[in-house]
Amino acid sequence: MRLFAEKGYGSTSVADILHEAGANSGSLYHAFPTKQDLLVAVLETYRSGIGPMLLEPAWAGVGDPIARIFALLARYREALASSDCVYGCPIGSLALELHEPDPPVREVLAGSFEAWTAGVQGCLDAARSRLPTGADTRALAQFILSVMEGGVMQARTHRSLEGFDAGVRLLGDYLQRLQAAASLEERT
Amino acid sequence: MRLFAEKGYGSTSVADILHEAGANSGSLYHAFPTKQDLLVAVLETYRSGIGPMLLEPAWAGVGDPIARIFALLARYREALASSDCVYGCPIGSLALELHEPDPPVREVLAGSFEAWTAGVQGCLDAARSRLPTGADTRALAQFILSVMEGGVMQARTHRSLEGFDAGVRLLGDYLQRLQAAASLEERT
DNA sequence: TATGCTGTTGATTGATCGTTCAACCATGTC
DNA sequence: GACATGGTTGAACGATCAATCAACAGCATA
Repeated sequence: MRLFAEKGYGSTSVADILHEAGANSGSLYHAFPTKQDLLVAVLETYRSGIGPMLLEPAWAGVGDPIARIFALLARYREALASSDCVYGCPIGSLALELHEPDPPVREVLAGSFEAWTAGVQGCLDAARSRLPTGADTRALAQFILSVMEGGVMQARTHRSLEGFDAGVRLLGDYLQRLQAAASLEERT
Repeated sequence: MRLFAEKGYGSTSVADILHEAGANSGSLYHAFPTKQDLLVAVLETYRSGIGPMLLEPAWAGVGDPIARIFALLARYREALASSDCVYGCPIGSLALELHEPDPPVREVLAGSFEAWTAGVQGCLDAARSRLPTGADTRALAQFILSVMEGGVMQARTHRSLEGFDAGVRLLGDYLQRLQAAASLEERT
């Protein structure tokens, strides 16, 4: 997982993995018939960990559903900041690296995004009363994922948090305006 | 350029390039001492083409500066739609594929993003009177880049335009609300 | 002690990778 | 015709790649 996240799939050789794991090639190929099978296993671990390993820790002690969204984004910022803007979202990196991924690979990547947006949509649904009527929380969650992934991409490319922070700030402004519009609605 | 955009840098072999170009290795290496030098040349072509090859064609016949932003986004949608959600933004793909890019590579990538956001910021500055006072047009342009790149990433992964369209739609809603707030301001 | 089963070892394989280079060709100059 | 120059040819190279496999080890059950 670490090597794929740090160097990407194509640039990580099986020899790298063996060395890092202190294993022999036979052992690896006993468990994973193919390098790609290992990738799928890694991606499945990400997918099934999005709830318990990412969202829940980020939301510990944060009750407000909209604050939870920004607590999650703060996690990504922390990952970027503590790695000189190199380590962002491994799923996004792999999603763009694999151009013609075999169906199983693409499906797990899509499932990871699905789990992420579902979690964020859960927050938005919990705050539905504070949003304008008819607000599309699914679309909003996808929007937030875009802002995060795009921000990570810019941060990594510029080696600077400016673009990431700008995205989070304007997203905050947008959600604020949505909530203001909703409270105006309520008054009528 | 086409091969790097379609298959990525790492997955494009020099043999692929030679075959596609109908050239011999010696000729290629006469012009480009290294595969990476070829990548840099490709990226420089992208960077210097962002104005004349991307923005200006997208903006032909579109006068309104904010309409220009959505005309640009519509270009990316068209690229996705006409390629089954495979071909999106080659610069973004390469930016995330290259994890530890040599300085020259990263600089050209960063320069491309810079040129893109500068163009979009130009639109926003042209529409500054319709935006709230103190609106950070640079941050807004970076925000729009994030929405585009994140939307492309989701579209490619899900093989569906849903996430991309959601991003553009909500971005439109946000800009609308900013303009509404600005026109309220003006009245005071 | 013998027999199977699960997993390990690590040298080895053939393919493919980016890159090289001596020979060669086309063209212009004197 | 001699020579220099800029560019091309394509077989070959060493490195590295993912993957293989016959031999072996640990450990349960018979």
